[in-house]
Amino acid sequence: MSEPCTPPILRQNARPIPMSTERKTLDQRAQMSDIERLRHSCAHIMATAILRLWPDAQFAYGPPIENGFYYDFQMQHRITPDDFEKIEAEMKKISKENQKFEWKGISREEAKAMAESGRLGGLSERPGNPSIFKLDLIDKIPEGEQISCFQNGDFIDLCAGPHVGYSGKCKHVKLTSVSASFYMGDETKASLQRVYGTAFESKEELEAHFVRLEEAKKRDHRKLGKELKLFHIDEDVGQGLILWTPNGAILRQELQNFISEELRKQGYSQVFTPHIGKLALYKTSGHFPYYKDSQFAAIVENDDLAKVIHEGCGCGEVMARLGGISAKLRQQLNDRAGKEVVSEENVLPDDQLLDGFMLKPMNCPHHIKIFDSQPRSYRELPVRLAEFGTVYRWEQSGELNGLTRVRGFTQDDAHLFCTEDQVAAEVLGCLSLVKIVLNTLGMTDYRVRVGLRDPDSSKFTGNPEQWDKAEDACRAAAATLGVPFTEEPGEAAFYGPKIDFVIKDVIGREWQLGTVQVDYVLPVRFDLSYIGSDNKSHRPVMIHRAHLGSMERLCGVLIEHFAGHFPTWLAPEQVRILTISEKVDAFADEIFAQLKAAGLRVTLNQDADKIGAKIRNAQLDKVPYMLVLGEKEAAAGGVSVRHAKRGDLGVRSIAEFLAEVTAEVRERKM
RNA sequence: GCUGUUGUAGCUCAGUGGUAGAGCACGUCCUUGGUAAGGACGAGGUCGAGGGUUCAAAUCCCUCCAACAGCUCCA
Repeated sequence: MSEPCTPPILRQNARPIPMSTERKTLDQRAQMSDIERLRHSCAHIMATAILRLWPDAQFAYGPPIENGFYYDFQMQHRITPDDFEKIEAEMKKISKENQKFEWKGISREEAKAMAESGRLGGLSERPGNPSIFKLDLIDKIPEGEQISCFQNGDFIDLCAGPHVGYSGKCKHVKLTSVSASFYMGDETKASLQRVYGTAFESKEELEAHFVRLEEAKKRDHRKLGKELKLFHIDEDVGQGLILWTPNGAILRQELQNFISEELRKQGYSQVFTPHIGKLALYKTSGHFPYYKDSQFAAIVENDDLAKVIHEGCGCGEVMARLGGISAKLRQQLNDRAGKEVVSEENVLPDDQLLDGFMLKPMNCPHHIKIFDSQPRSYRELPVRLAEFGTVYRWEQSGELNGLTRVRGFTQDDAHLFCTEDQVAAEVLGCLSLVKIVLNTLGMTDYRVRVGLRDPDSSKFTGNPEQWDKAEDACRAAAATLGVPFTEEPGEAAFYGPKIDFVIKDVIGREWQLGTVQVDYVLPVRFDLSYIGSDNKSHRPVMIHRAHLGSMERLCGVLIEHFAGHFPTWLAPEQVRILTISEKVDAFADEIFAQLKAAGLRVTLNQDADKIGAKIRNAQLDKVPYMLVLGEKEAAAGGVSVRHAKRGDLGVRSIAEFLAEVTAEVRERKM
């Protein structure tokens, strides 16, 4: 969702390169750290244990990963977590046996023979059960490279290593989960079972790892979202559709106000556009029908629907007629793009085409139409159109996750239309804005990824000079940020280079939030122009940018970042007044009115609970300020201040407290 | 979408074929207190939905829905 609206064409070319081509060299493998070596050996020990229990298992890949290891395999029995205990017990035995890990260099012929007999990746020869994955892996080893295997006990595996010396080292291991995976990560290949485990050098480290996981769970935004009543997802409304409850709405609104203020300072114009648009619009932009699978189904116009029903068309037919485009549009698009971007198969005769509406999957076509709604002069540029624009995308159900991966979300989106000479300055402006926002939110653990084109590839459109200029601009802009950045050739969108902000959250997961993308293609597809100082028509350049991805994802990441303890300016409830007894009710009412008048989000707890219970509840609700009011305070006309994280701050005058807190909110202090 | 796990009160969960449970939250009452839980009583459930097995199903079986973990994906 953080890619605001990369237009389509050539999706197949944009697919990630399959894992298999990123083969590590033997030298690279030898550089494994000690802990990776240990975990790699654990994977072999786990395979050994699984073979002892289920001798038919066929193993594929078993690498160390961050925090642990896994092994992929295929066999009759389906592993469930109930089997872990059994496997772990067997692994413990193998560790006690203190098997030596022995390296053996073998010839290609030997390797193949061992795989054919089922010996490779097995405890013994397994007639009639050749090691199919190992055979495939052997074929993938380049000619001339040393083929090697490792043996521990009876288990011989095709493996470049390295390993620990003896299995006795692998004592502190725990299996963590089981899942399905695909051979070589390829959806079309065999489905395998994958068992994950983790291992450490000492028992203490292993335990600490699980404590860390527990801590992370406590900050999970889905858990906190429920506890603090920030949002709700309802089965009857639909998966991945967020209902913002009052507390969450405050959080979101405060963020939005903050971003709006910054946008105004930077010369953006805010716009509003509807949630749907005609199919024809997305056909021009090229998003439909090429991204049909990740969009909500089109909404057919009533008249058209009546007509096709009259003709007796089935749903499939209706969808096909919606998905087609006219020969004329195809011609136009191909001409504008200067190459074949729309194939003939989607062309239908005009009288068979249906029109309809789409829930917008991105905001750019709408913004483009605003730009194009009047003639533009170079004097107006850059035109910066910003919108908190809600878009809808059909994410696969297994990919949905709380607020961070949803089907309807609001981007802090903007599109800049500028001259080619202005690109560098505008990119820089976008980045500095992101930086201001992230710094204010105290999110400093982030890195920047500059996606450049792969010069050898033909998948990128546009001329090389434009590209060089845009890439230089992006690179230079990233360098001024003072945060680590990487250049990733081949990672550009096909229509222009991009800069992504990747935030690391408390659990160490990385989230792509902001993105800035230079685009030379959509201006062509929509035939945009402006009048230059030479009184001739010129093509503007577009910059797509979303600082924070989406309000949903941002809030999700922020909830975990703050563990629910928001800074006062973001806190749904900023102050809670706690009375000690009914005797001070009138005084409390008065203080409450004063704070409210000052614009603070304040509540009053006059329940019959004891003060200890009231404090406890306020702490659990993570309210930053508690004002304890009793007869002492009423007599002195002051308030006892308690801060959720700093504890009892003593008595102050109401004026003093008000001045402090309102300043804290105004300045958006952390 | 794929594999696995889970679904019982608003929340967290117990309940292995025989009359639906606990704690918290909620309501009423008593208590009027000094920095993380005062007490009593009460209300609250078609056990995710639908089908099946059984004299009998929250419990066993099937299908669907949803959540979670991982995989794949993310314009």
